[in-house]
Parts: sequence; C-alpha cells; structure tokens
Amino acid sequence: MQRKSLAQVECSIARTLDQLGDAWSLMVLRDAFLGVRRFQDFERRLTVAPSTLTRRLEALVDQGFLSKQRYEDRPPRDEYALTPKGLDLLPLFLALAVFGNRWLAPDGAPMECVDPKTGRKLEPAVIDRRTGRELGPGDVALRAGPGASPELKHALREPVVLGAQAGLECAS
Amino acid sequence: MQRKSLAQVECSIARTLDQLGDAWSLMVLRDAFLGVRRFQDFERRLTVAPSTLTRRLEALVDQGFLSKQRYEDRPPRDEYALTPKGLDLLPLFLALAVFGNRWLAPDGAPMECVDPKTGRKLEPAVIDRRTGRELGPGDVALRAGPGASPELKHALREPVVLGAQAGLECAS
DNA sequence: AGTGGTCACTTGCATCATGCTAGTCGCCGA
DNA sequence: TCGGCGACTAGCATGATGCAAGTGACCACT
Repeated sequence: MQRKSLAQVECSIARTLDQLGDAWSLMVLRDAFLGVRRFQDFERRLTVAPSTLTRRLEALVDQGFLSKQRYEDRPPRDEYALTPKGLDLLPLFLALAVFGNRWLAPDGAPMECVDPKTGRKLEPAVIDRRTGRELGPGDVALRAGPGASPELKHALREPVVLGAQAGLECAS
Repeated sequence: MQRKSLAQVECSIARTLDQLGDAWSLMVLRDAFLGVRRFQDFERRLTVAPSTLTRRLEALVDQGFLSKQRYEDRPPRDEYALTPKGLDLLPLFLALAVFGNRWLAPDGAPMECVDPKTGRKLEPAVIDRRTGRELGPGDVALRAGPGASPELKHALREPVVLGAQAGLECAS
C-alpha cells in the first residue's frame, strides 16, 4: 500500500517528516548542502539508482526544497540548488550530525564542524533564542499554537513536557 | 530490493538516517517524547498497522532508542521508554518542529514550544556552544574528524562550507 | 559522415517494507 | 464459562526501491 500521508496531521514534526521522511530525500539534500548540484554527481556520490534519484529530485523540486535551473542550453543541462526553504534545514542537519558523532561513531567522528573563517571547532547546540539557555529533555513543553484546531486545543489544554520521563518517573 | 544500508557510510548524518530514515521510526519516537509508552497507544495515535508498529518498535529497541520493560507480570504487559540515546534526539525534534512551523503551517503553528516552568514561549535555535553565535548557511564547514579514514581525509583536505551557495553564487 | 563519449534521464523487472484485515494468546472480571 | 482487553502475528496486495539496460541530445575527433 501507499505510504500513509502525514501532511494533514496537525503536527509540524509529522508534516516535515511527510515531506522528508523517506530513504533518500535527506541524503540528497545533505549532498546539496555540500555543494553538489548535478544529477550525475548525486548519483555517483550516493550510489543511488538513477530512477530513484529522478523521483526524489522531482519531489524535492515540487516541494520547494530545490530549484531546477538550466545552466547551459546546448546541450541542455540543469542543476539543482537549495532554495531558502532548503537552506532552512541546516539546523536539522546539524542535529543529525551531532547525534551521529555522539552515538554512531565508535572510532571517532568521521567529520566535525568548524568555523569556515577561523577554522576553530564548533559545537552546535540548541538553545532558546530569548534566554540563551540550552534545551534538554524536560526543558521544553508543547502547547496548542495559534493554528490549532479546537480538538487539538482540547487535547493540549495542559502543555506536554517533552522527554519528561527523564525527571518524573511516574506522573501517577 | 532491500533499502541500501547507509550504516557503513563515513558520515554521521548518513548513519543517523540509516537508523531513523524510514516512514515511521521518527513518528514513534515523537510520540515517545510526548509520553506514550504502550503498544496500543502508539497504534491509536499514529493509526499505523500493528504489524508495522511491531517491526518499528523492535528495531528501535535493538538500536537502543527505546527500552522494553515489563511493568506488570500478570497479565504480561510491556512498555517502551526512551533511553538516554533516544532522549538525545530532542534537538532533532526541535529542529523538525521549528521547520514545520515556519514552512508547513500556513494557518499558524498547530503547536508551539514553551518553558514548562514559566509557560513563556520558546524559540529554539542552533548556536555554537563556545561563542553563542547562531549558525546559519555559510557559518559552518565540515572537515575530517579524528575517526576519518585516509580516503575521507584526502577528500576533505579542504573544509566544505555548508550551504555556501547562499553567499557565493559561483566559485568559478 | 561516422564513431564514440558524456549527461540526464527512462524503462522493465524483481523484491521488500508497508497497508489492511483478521486471527491468536494470556489473562481478568462477571 | 463467556466476553473483553492488550499485544501482538499471519496473510495478502501494492508502491517504492534496486539493478541493468536503453534513449536522446549534444560535442569532439577522425
């Protein structure tokens, strides 16, 4: 059966995963962040089937993560570049990289983040922009937002703390 | 054919996606962050096929994101709780939520992040822990890390700036 | 003119994960 | 003993993906 669509679910996480939660979309975008723009370069670097790559690129262009631009007319050649929407995925990739370096690199991080100007190592972390405090499990709760339906507002009449089991063993 | 394994790719992003880059894993973990622990609650909230849910839960336990614990012997009942590894995915979910709220919620954010103690709204952002500076496209480069193979070290002898097309239209 | 090469795909077929429905097994309460 | 709940398992249909091969536009060389 077709994968169930999450686009209508009233949750920003679900909607984002609906667009990106498949095997290859995020890998394609990762390479796009690294500067890859041409079909064959994606194909070679990812060792992905060209049919799959065609479908993924098309979907990513439709969804507005990439733009397809002709950069040469004769012969016709196109390239795929990140749009502002695509560039806005940077925090997601930093989170993926930090996690992978911490948990999935037993022999040391294969790559690390550095400041492009100074070359100093960077440690990406998520904070609250207003207070500057780092956000860990137990520090963030979700509540209904301005776009919430009446049902969601009711379901979330009490904010839900994310990862609360860390501190509160049992809410009894 | 079977989905291609990314576990051996020398990239922390690829390895993380290898474990989580399928249709349901992240949705299951999202619900786990919201406090869901039981099979039927996952099933009801996600409206996912039970066979799929069984496979996903099993995989997530094997990978160490969730732990399966018997909380009652008669009748035997199990629950799934986030492990430290699972809890460490919080930045990833915050990034997904921020992105979805910005780009996929035309009628306003369905949910928003708040401080559980004060109730004030939070704006998660990614910064460098040392300098506190926010990291956007062009502010981060990747270079080979301590665990990099000789080939990767060679391929990354120059750091690659992430999302560089924002500033440098053409490196020519 | 013809031959070969590159790039960006498309086509066809096999397989695997997922969706759906239905059934199972242990246990409890009436 | 009967029904019900919780947590699954089983069987079948389908769409996404993998792989191999082919196509069409263009250029470079002979």
